[in-house]
Amino acid sequence: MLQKADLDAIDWKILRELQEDGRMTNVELSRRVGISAPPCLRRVRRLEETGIIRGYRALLNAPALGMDVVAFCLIGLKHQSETELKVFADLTRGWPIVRGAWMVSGESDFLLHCVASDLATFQSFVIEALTSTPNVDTVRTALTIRKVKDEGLVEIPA
Amino acid sequence: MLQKADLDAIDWKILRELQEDGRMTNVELSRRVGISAPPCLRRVRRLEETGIIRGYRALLNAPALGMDVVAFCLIGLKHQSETELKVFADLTRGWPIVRGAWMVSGESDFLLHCVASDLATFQSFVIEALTSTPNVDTVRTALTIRKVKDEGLVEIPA
DNA sequence: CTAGGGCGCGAAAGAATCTTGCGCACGGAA
DNA sequence: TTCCGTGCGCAAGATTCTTTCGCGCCCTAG
Repeated sequence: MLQKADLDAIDWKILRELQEDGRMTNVELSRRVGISAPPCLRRVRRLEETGIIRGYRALLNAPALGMDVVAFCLIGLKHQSETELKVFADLTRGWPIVRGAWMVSGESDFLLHCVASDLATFQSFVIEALTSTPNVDTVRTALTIRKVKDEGLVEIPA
Repeated sequence: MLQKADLDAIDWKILRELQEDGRMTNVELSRRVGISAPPCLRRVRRLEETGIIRGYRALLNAPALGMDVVAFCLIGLKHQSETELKVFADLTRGWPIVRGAWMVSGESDFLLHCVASDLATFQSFVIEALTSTPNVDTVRTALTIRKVKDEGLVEIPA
């Protein structure tokens, strides 16, 4: 697998540009990173094939689409055996309100990033889905008031 | 501003496809949503101009880029005046380790999504940046063990 | 009922981009 | 020095993008 060490300065520039604007044309990208289009496209393909670029996504405006509630849920389970963890992980994948989920260490076992159209829908989810799951012990929710920062996952050194 | 109600079934299909693959060519997109390319491109442009599509982003593989630590921090402040909240929000924007940040209600005031190259770097950040900030009262961290689910922000009805 | 306007689609053509093949330069190893 | 691998840039054909234009549909006012 391609590793960090195999990337040169141009690769990092490519990653930075595509993380900021994933739809940039290859011509524009090549101009910005200082090489011609063909080798630039070859580098992008290599980054995609080796999995360093996992994919591309349009970022949607949740409120404009009628999704007024964004919240995080911290879930504590009663039993944390590998089997039980996997069961809950699979459950999260089946809940459309859950847009992102991580297994975490600390006071909780899972952290869920949730989006819902309104508070009633979110509360129903918490009560009917989360709380009702047998192995769920604690549910702490944090409703987001405003998004403060939202950048790509990886900091690209200048 | 364009609202949810102004979107028809084809617009929703476009949003779903671009949320899954933001680099899809317009020809392929138009084929998938069942219209020809020109009106499809007009719809995409309209969704971009009205802010329903906020942008596009390449999704990077953090571990492959040497970012082995992904964590969330729940921050409680001593004082929550609008001024103090804004001060802390601005601070988060200046910390490269913080990739996403939300102001939240509940037991904490902010939730930070952090990515660092190693545990030592992350711990230094917590101690030297977070804990050292005068108005910071409590810092609870949750190190992620594995990512369970990572989809687009908005569920697109089928 | 009918005429007119607005809206969105599809076809076509020119412009831009993508993609491939090829030759060349540079750098390390025998 | 010579050979070889790597990566660049150039150029050409294929694909895609983008604009323009005309058509049909629906809604509404007369």
